[in-house]
Amino acid sequence: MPELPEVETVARGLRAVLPGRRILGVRLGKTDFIDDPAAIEQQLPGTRINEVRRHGKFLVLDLEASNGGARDLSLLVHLGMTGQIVICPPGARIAPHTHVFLVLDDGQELRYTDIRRFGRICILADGSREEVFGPLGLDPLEATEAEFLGALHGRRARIKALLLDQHVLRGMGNIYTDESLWRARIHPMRLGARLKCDELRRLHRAVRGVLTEAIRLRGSSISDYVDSHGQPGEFQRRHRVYQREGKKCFRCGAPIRRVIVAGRSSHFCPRCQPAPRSHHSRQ
DNA sequence: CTTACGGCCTGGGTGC
DNA sequence: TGCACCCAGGCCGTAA
Repeated sequence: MPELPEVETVARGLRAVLPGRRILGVRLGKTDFIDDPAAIEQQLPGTRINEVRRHGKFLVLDLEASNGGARDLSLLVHLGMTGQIVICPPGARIAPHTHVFLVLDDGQELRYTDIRRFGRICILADGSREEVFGPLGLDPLEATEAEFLGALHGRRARIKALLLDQHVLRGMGNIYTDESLWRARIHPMRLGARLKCDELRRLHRAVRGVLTEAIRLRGSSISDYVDSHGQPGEFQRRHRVYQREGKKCFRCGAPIRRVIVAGRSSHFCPRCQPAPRSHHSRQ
């Protein structure tokens, strides 16, 4: 599932080949995950890709209109659960569930494949930037310790829910929240407001450490994830709790447990991550 | 306002 | 062999 490290890996791969390329044409398959398919078909051809960025879990291609007058725009791609965006030669075999083809001026194609179509593609003009990006929280890698503490302190929701909430931090998903909480030795059901300062500092360090290492290993390939060249990541080999229910904790040997928190399955070590002793928490 | 929860989208994997 | 069901992430509506 593409979260921050996977999207960052894809962005870096595309950044190596896309800037300067011009989009010649667009072909679309199913379009129910595209905000405005007609706009994609009409506005993309002729534009030049200036920059490739990541914003939270969004991949952002900054485009420059060819005919001076038109305003610049950005193409946003959210990979959802099963989205893949790859560069390939035009003759390459078309993977099932490929729904967007961008023909580039060097003969290559940029293709978007998404089995479940939980992803999203939209065009951002300058005016709508705030509408999409405005509600998003801090980038977990850019946030200072003070900013991180400020975003979580006083919040009464469970820490697992807070880490997953894109309005609080942008880019964390289920894998990296579980891995970060394990590293920080914090139970997923703890309430944000109940965390001590040093626990929050530990969590900040853990989040940064986990994400940085995951980026270094090019993300986690646990279902369909591949990077922009079709290569899997390696961080799934370093998972300490995610999808390790019943296996031994790497730190203490206790069996990893799984519970539902914030509607998401949450993996943790019952010994390293002590349960809060509130009324209805069950370790 | 904040939080919790259920439902919806889709289709591959699992287990009977 | 088939088939019902679970589950994933994000989002939205509703309730407390």
